[in-house]
Amino acid sequence: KPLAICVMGPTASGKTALAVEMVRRFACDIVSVDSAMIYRGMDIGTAKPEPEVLARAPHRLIDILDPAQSYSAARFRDDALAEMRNITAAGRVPLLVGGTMLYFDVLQHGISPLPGADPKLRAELEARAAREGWPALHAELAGLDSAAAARIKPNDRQRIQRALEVCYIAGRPFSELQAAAAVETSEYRYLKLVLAPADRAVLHEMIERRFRSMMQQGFLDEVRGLRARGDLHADMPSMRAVGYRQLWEHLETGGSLEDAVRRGIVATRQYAKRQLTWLRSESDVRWFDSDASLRFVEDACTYAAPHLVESPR
RNA sequence: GGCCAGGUAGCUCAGUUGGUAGAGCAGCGGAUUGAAAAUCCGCGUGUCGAUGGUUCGAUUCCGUCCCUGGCCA
Repeated sequence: KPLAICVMGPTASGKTALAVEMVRRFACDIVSVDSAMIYRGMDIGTAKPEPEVLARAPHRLIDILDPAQSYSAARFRDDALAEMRNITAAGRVPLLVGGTMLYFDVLQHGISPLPGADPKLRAELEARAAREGWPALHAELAGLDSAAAARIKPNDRQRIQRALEVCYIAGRPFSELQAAAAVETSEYRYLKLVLAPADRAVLHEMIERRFRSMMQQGFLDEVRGLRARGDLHADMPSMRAVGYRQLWEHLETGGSLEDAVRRGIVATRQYAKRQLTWLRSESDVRWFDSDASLRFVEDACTYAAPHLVESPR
């Protein structure tokens, strides 16, 4: 099996810095594993690398979608594997870098073949939920798929909606279809590195510093521009992203900017915490204590070096 | 200096007709299969500003003091 390297970590932990250095030193190519950087025009708030950096260290799977569109874990798996095969065929190693842990998960462990999203059906379910409440739809799910209903909480609208959607389209229980193809061996073997500050307070500090720096770089103007298009809405996946959501709301309601920034920072911390929950359950990983000093970059390169070929020059 | 209103969880506050207290937010832990930067679940001991007094018992009532804000000098 060919090798792929994963650089995982919570937001603001220094993944890009390491990836750029690895690309400089080794024969590897970056595939972004990030559900927000896929969007064109969402640059500052997603901490997308600068154009000069991208020129030196190209990232695949960024800027592939318009913010009006939505993506999925299943599409990511297909897209990422296609890119990885190309990289491998060129005699190089795919370097998967990002913080979207569900994407890493489906890449490594596969995903069941299920019907895709159906916007019309989702809208109908949404409308019913507004009238009857999600617990009522959860009760309906219990009649169609008791196993799924037992696992999904009565207030978890997103999962209730998805489970009902699959049941209706497939005419079979969601949980049954999910279980069907649960096991799938990956065609790659993965060397996994996790970057994260050992001290949570350090992470929080890095998050706040970066968010404030985004504001200085014109994050608000970026959101203002997105909003001015007129075809984007606050409930689209792109505009629900951390930071974008809070700044959009500030522009919408005219509330205090400092308050919106504060809530954006809070949302980022909470997001990082959820990423860490995923990471703790990840097996066969090597953790690197990261902080602003970037000392971990050398350690991580040394760790990965035996598996890679040095780049010429 | 005088008067008034406050001082209760990291923050904003509720409450105890006297039996040592609870919400929201934050934080922490967890779940996670076509929206995942999403969505959801769980976790609340803190000298109730300090100190005396009354009381079987005070965070609660009374006195004094300290701090904060407002008004008046």
